[in-house]
Amino acid sequence: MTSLSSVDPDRPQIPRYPTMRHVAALAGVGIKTVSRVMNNEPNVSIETASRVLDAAHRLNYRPNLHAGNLKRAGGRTQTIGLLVSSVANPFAGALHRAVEDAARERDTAVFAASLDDDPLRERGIVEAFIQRRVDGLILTTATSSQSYLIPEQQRGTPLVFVDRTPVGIAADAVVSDNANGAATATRHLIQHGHTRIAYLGDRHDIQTARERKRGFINELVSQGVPLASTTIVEDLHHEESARAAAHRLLSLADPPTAIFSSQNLVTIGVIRALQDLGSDVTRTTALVGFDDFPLSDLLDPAVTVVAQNAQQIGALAAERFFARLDGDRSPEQTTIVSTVLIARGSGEVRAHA
Amino acid sequence: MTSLSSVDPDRPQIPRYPTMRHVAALAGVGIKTVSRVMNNEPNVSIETASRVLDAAHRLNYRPNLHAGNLKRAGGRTQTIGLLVSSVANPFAGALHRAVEDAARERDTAVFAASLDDDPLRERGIVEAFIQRRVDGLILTTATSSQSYLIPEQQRGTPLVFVDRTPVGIAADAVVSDNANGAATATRHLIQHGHTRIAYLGDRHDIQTARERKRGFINELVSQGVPLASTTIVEDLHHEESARAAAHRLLSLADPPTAIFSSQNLVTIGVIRALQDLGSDVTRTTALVGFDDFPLSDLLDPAVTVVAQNAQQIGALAAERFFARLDGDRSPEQTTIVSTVLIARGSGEVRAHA
DNA sequence: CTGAAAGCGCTAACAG
DNA sequence: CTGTTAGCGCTTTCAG
Repeated sequence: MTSLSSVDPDRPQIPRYPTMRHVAALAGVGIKTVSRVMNNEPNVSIETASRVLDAAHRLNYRPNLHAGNLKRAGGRTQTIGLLVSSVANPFAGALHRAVEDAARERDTAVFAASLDDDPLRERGIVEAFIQRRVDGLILTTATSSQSYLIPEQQRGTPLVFVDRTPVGIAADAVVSDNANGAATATRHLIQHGHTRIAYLGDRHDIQTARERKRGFINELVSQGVPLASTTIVEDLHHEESARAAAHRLLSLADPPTAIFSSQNLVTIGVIRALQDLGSDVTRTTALVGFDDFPLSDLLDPAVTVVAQNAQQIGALAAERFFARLDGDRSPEQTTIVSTVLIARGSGEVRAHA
Repeated sequence: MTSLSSVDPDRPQIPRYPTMRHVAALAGVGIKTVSRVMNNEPNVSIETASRVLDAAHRLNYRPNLHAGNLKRAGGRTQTIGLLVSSVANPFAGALHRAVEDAARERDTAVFAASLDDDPLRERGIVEAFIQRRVDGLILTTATSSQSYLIPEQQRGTPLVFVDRTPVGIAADAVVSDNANGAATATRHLIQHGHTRIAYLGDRHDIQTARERKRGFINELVSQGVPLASTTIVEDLHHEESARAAAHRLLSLADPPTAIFSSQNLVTIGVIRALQDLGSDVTRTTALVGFDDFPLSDLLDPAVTVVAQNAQQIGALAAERFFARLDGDRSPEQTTIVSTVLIARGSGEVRAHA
């Protein structure tokens, strides 16, 4: 019947996990021998090894990585911290996946966390990761300066910035070719006869948004399009605000004939506004968005975009990361991943009279 | 005998991070006092505390959470392991985000990893997480039985299954109402006059796919629709295979008038096939998909779906998880999150003669 | 209020 | 081939 467990379940006298000591006792060997077996070190007889393995299996022993790393020379936790805008957004998902795949080859686990463009949150997450002694960080940022990471960098912690280049610290970065991509989109619209082009952009305090706006304006200037004929709307951080802004623009007496939207959600907001206004407007207003999104090719018209390669950004960041971890001491480098314009229809609408 | 002197530049003799010992020395106090200050324990004079804080700051001291947990009674790593199909997929992203938000309130970091429906990968990830002594696991599965987790569960490790219910182990689970959702979708099509309905489903070894198929068939039977008039295609795991299957189906002499697609990618594959075939077919073939996806409302026709609530699944799973961690010993429970049919157009196409 | 000693689970450096 | 002794960075226990 009962009899067995008179132990108070609330206060486990026995530790949650067996230790090497337990395995050693059961196998009738010393603890160091167990250690050798668990780490596939040489100098253990095949027979002893099997006794140890057997004992470990019977106890369901699980080595404690943290304990081992405490003493292990230059011990790595085999853990990396990843900070992205939000793990729920597709760009971050693709990037995360690429990082994970590279990490897996090195038996490295990845902590992922969302910034929500909140500087305080960034600091908190970084702190939490450091206290867990991650081997390094791959990060998007929300702070205006990342100089607070300098001490960490000096300790030899690899730091690779993604999506946005770092400010106040020299470190590796992998980013999209934002200004050029925006310029390409703008040129594309100009080539299709547009001069009254509107720019709808994200929050001005976001580096990539600034870069894209810069690319847009520069291209206008270098193509000789008068800036007076363009409208610039910024600080559109959500679908709804973008939609409203597009509505406003397109209801003007002399509306723009083309729109360049500098971000995913903004593009979608614009598409909604266009659909709201009906095919008259949709078919006469050109649209090129920055950043591709799922199903952009299935819409009507299909959406022309300047696509970023999140997967590649993640893969290159991971590559840089592990190179640093392996001792690469070369100067910090910024890797620029080029964007590519994908013409699908919405961007090829010609300017009307 | 070891001691200092011979400094090898490549191999840092000095440790990467300062320890409490260093802080204690600089502040001129004992190590335990530093410990007290860092953990906000009482019985430290305000003055001593500030000396310690100052020293810690000057050394840029970062407590080592792992070292602390080693001895701390019932030490938590404040880390949770999350296993999803792929961190790149939107369903997983939303779920992940909900888990992260709940975890953040408990100062808990989350490891995320992708299964790719690979049982071996699942085992490997679980092993890696356990060796890092996560406080528990929130997981989707790829294995046919999760009985291998029983020892872990007996140790008191919280286990919460999401998306799929566990097999071979009794544990908490939070899942969508798959069979019911599928039945709802099916009924919706029948109510719009369809009897020749095709089911396009995911791999048969995936539990949720089986459930959805079951719901589909049961509803057909209970509505008195002859099964002979339906077609069932399974093992469609990718967009392309779904598209091809839909092409095949719709080219039959007597094609189905409605399609129920049991998964995201399958739905999209079907939409592509429909678009390939032109508006004649698109406007006469009804489609209801299981699982919502971004922009489903912007397509033409907008796609009617049975939507899952990934955010809620994640939130409830996290709630269950932390309840267990806090000592909840109530019987394992399976929480069923209901799906909701969102009629947008594609599912309301009436059956033609 | 403060600190010395012991030890968490493991690996490093040496013995045997 | 195997085991012993330290001690990683911290918390616990217990003595001042």
